[in-house]
Amino acid sequence: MPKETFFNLPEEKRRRIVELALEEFAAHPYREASLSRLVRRAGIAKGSVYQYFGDKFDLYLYLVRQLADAKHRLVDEGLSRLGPEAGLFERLLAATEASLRLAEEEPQLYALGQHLVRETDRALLQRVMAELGPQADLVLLDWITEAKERGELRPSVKPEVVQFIFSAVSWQASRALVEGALPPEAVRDLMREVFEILENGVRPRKEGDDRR
Amino acid sequence: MPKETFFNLPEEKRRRIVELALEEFAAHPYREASLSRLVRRAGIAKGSVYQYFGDKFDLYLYLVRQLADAKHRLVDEGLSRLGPEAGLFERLLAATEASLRLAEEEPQLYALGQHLVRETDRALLQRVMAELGPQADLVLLDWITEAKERGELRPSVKPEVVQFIFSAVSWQASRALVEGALPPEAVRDLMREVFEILENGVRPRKEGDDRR
Amino acid sequence: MPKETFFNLPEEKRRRIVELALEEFAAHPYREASLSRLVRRAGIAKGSVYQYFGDKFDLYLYLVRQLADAKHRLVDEGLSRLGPEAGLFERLLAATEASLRLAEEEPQLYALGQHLVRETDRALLQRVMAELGPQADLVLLDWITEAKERGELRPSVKPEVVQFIFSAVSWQASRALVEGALPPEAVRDLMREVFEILENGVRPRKEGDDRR
Amino acid sequence: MPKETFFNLPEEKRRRIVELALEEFAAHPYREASLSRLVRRAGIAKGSVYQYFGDKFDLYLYLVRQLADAKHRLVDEGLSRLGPEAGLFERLLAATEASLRLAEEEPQLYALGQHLVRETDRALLQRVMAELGPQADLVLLDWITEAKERGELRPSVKPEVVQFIFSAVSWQASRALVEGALPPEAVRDLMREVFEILENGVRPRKEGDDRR
DNA sequence: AATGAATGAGAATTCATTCAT
DNA sequence: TATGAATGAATTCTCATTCAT
Repeated sequence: MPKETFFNLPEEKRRRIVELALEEFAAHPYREASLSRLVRRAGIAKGSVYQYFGDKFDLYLYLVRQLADAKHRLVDEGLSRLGPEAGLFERLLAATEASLRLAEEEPQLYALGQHLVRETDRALLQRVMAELGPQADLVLLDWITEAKERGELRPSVKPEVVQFIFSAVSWQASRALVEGALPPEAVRDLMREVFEILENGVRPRKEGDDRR
Repeated sequence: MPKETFFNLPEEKRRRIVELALEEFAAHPYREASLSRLVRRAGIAKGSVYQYFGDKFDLYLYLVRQLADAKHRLVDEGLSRLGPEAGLFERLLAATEASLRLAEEEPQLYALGQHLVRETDRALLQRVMAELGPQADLVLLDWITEAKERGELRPSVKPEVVQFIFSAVSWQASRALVEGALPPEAVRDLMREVFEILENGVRPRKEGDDRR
Repeated sequence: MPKETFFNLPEEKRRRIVELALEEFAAHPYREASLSRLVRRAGIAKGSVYQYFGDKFDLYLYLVRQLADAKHRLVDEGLSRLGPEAGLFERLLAATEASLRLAEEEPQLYALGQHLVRETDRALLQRVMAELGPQADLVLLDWITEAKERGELRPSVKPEVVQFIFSAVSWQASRALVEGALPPEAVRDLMREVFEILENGVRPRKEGDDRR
Repeated sequence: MPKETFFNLPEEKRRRIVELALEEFAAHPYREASLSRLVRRAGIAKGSVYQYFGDKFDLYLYLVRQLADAKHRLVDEGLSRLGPEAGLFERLLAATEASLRLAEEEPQLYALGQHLVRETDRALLQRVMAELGPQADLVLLDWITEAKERGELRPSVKPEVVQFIFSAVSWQASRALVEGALPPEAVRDLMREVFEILENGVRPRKEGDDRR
């Protein structure tokens, strides 16, 4: 958590520091992100970083929190437009849309998230998770379970499997997006087609259910 | 490529070096893998590494090649059991199985692969690709296209979309595997269920095709 | 260019660092000059050098600039004592005198210059030249050409040849000086005699010009 | 001095080693010349160098001796064509010609000589000189003194000064040659013009001698 | 509250030389 | 006599963090 000094900073200065820190952690994975480079570009003293934040990790965590907040806000926004009786795939599309908007509106935060998600330093990840609390994946599982109860899914389909597929394709889509392999519009179309296949794949059969 | 010196090494010693190097690159991404640490653990002189390999990258590449070979071997093995007329999902299952066996049989190589696949250093990736030749993703697309021609897929389903989904779930499965989130057996089951959903999702409809 | 940090250093400390760095680069050619040795002798941390200068070359360049400045200052001083109508050899003597005074007043800088002038690393030389701007050799050629136009030289004497001789003897004199083969006073006398021979050698003949 | 083993080597192999060693020391100053690189290119074992020569310096010295021999041979050849009554500048031209031929016929040896002459490592130079015996500069001084006695030079001209000028221009010419700044033919022409100026500069005056 | 100089461990890499086989 | 693996000190450079001012 940032120290008090950080919040006492003039708005302007604080914003510039956050912005440049974000650039740094968006451009490099944690280990390679360099505070030296950051302070050089920000034109602030080395020591100042330690006046504002406990250490490198503390600063990083602050940015990760910004990401979590932004994501949360966009998802909430997207879902609030849906009625409470919206179908599962409507919801998934809305969630996907929220991600895409995050990528478009906050590309730096989004890029930081991509690095985080690729992070291999177990200790680091644990520390991040410990601070960030449980992820919102449970919501997703709830949706699926409810959809199954409403009869949108075949009885034989396990919610965890659907969740797994959704996570996987979302992840991969994010990746394509942040690497510039696909523009947002193409990702939108792609995901629509993916969901159509999934929808077909999980929908109850006409007569009876599964054979196997 | 390793230098001759390396291959002239006593079997025993060579194996230990490879093993420890593998541990190093399995435990850390390229940038963070440390030759200093490696030699310390291996109890050899700093200079020796450079007797065996041109540089850090050369050593890395050697290990990546081992990975590529192992993977190739397992995939071939798996596919050779299938008749040439095997269906798409039989093939995908076989490919998945090959990955799982790799993870089981060569966990270190597998972990190294996970780091490679998460690598963000473009220059490094390019150098690896330049040395390794084209990846086998095209085969996958061929399988799907042929399956479509054989009528296993609805006409409205785009092969690229199917490939995207398959890649995504494979990737995610690998990840779960290497992070120890799921044991191989669980991944096997999971993927089987995933494929069942997908198969259902892409299979031609009874009467006519899509509504939309 | 040195970093700000360097100029913020206490005068005393800065002077000691420059002095020791100069000793290092005066005693060894660029490649063999060792920052490690420097910091050891200066009793400062390895990292400090990089707080002050961008890298080894940056430090080197700083010293080379000192040399260029000192030389420039002495040459200007020497020439300013001459009237604008001074003869060629008066000018050459003044330039020589400037070099001698440099060697006497700043022997370390002078020695560094000797290393620079012996440098065989083309890339290094190019970088130095790129940073230092064009050398003043052209001035010399101008002097000679003008002297020829004023009739101080025979028409058949090519300015480039005179320049060549002057450069050669200057170079050799520098060398003798820095190697301690001759004391400055002996070099002064030597050059005076050299110039007398040259003056005789290029002066117009009484009747007509050359025989050949 | 090379060890016996070296001379026991098959002619062919010995020649290749010398050739490649020469390339190495012609391309780099002593410190930067690398035995590692040499043996790599020569395809011989690291240890072999130490079977043939005491150490790096011993090998170097062997090559320097080759240079001294070649030079000596060419100078002798050139001078033997001159009658014993040849004038000073005929002799100097012949000596120059010998250098030029060395540069043309043994460019590698010549390049090695250029590095030697630029060498700044005092200890190294001393060791070389200690092994090589006194240089042949004395001969040059003898020529000049004799020429003066024959009346080719003004009484007021000191032989050492003439020697100094000759050494200087020769040195500079060598440099231009080895750096490729001038082709041999241009150097030949240049030196001829230089000598004409010098000859004029030292020749006795018509009436009496010097004024000053 | 801000500064920025100091630190020293750590990184990759090269090298001449030794010595057991 | 030849080999070539082993050595370890040396090199330049980067980094997060500390602390006196």
